Amino acid sequence: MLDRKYILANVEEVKTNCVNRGVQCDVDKLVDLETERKEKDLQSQEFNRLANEISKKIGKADPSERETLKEEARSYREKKEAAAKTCDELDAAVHELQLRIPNLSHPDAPIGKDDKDNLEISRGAHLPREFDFKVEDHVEIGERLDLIDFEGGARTTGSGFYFLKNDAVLLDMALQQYAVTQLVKRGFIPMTTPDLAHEDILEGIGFNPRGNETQVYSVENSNLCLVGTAEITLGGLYAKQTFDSEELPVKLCGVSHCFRTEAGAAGRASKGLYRVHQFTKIEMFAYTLPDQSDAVHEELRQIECELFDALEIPYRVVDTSTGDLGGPAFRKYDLEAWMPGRGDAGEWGEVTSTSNCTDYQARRLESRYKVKGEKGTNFVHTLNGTAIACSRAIIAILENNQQADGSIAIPAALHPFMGKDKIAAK
RNA sequence: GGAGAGAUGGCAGAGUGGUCGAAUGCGCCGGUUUGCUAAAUCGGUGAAGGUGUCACAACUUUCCACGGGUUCGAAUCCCGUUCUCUCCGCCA
Repeated sequence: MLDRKYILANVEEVKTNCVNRGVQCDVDKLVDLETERKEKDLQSQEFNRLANEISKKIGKADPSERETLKEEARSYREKKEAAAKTCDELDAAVHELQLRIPNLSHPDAPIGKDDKDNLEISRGAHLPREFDFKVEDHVEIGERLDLIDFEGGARTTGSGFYFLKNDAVLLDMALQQYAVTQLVKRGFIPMTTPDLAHEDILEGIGFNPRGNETQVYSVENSNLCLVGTAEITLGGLYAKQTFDSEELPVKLCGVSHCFRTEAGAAGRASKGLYRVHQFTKIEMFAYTLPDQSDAVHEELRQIECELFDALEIPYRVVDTSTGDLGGPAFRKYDLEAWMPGRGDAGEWGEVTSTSNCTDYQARRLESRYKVKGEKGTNFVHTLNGTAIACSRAIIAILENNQQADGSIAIPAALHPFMGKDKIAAK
């Protein structure tokens, strides 16, 4: 959410940004309604002040005058109520419009319509392999080596769910251990997090928990939703809290399950583990001062690169175009891993994503910081980044590391956690 | 799940329906004093919004868990919710 004052003071910039983001917002209407709201707010305050003034007199007043004064105060209160009611209605309307306005965009973010306009900025340390045998995709590998049971998932829970089996379980857990270990080394506080969260937290982070297009599962007869990422809970953790500026940046590493309905995704490339309704993810999250967020964003990107380099997975990094940023991100980098089994001859597939959301989420969630000795508080900046999304990392490892003999080589970084250096052929 | 107690400023802890944004203590910031430190002493010290100012200042509204209600007026009275603590039960 953008600051209303900022919107009013920078109407043209905000409008242009909406166009670049490909989002339809009625900025003019917001400006009109907000202007009107401020007037009503002023009126309401003035009536309230007058009423308070009289009320204060009543206690000391001569009993004979009390009834008159009471009547006077009552009439002011009524006027105040009327103005306040209008003000509240306008406020709700403004808020609705305000929520739809996306964050501003980093000046260096490529301007474009969708993911085709994303700008490749670098490649990982490892190049895609040349295979001298026929490559299998991860679904075929998973079946041949008895690693993944999609049919069982569909039977018990539905299409898009799966059981991991045998060495895939060890691999899944090794990836988690590896990621957490690496992040702890880099000063992140490890946390396991709730897999459900209140709707208002989802909204604060920028998810829409309701509606046909929602990506979110919600629990009946409650205001709880299954989280789509630990970003939600880690971001909600400090809602309505105030940091001391000295303790920032705070860097957290969250382990959670992620649940996504993938509504509207039917028909998109979604074979096997690529687009599933549940997976496990190690997420990085940071709260920073405004002037730290750019640097921390680069740091998160760097960590993602290091993790995937250590996993020996070929990838490229893209700077996400304005049209593909989503609402809360000011700038976003994606790592796309090479997946030899995708498409006809392999394709890049998104495995991580890191966003600098500046104060967009913090404003909704009311996460602030205070500088010692300075008056008042400001909103923090929030950033998030995927360390490892297990399902997609597993795809990349199975497909890139398949061997001519049918086995799967396990990257050296995972040996200590996996307890073996390969998944043997059957 | 049952019974009871509670929720007040950074913390601890008062609070009679009007003089309470809230005593007092601690902490914190600044001054004085003092070889240094400590102690003593004086002053200041919450947040969000609005009007206003070049910027201050000044003024003002709201906030004593949250949401309602009573009242001219609520931290204080009434109702609901949430959370915390203690005891009992159950349980991984």
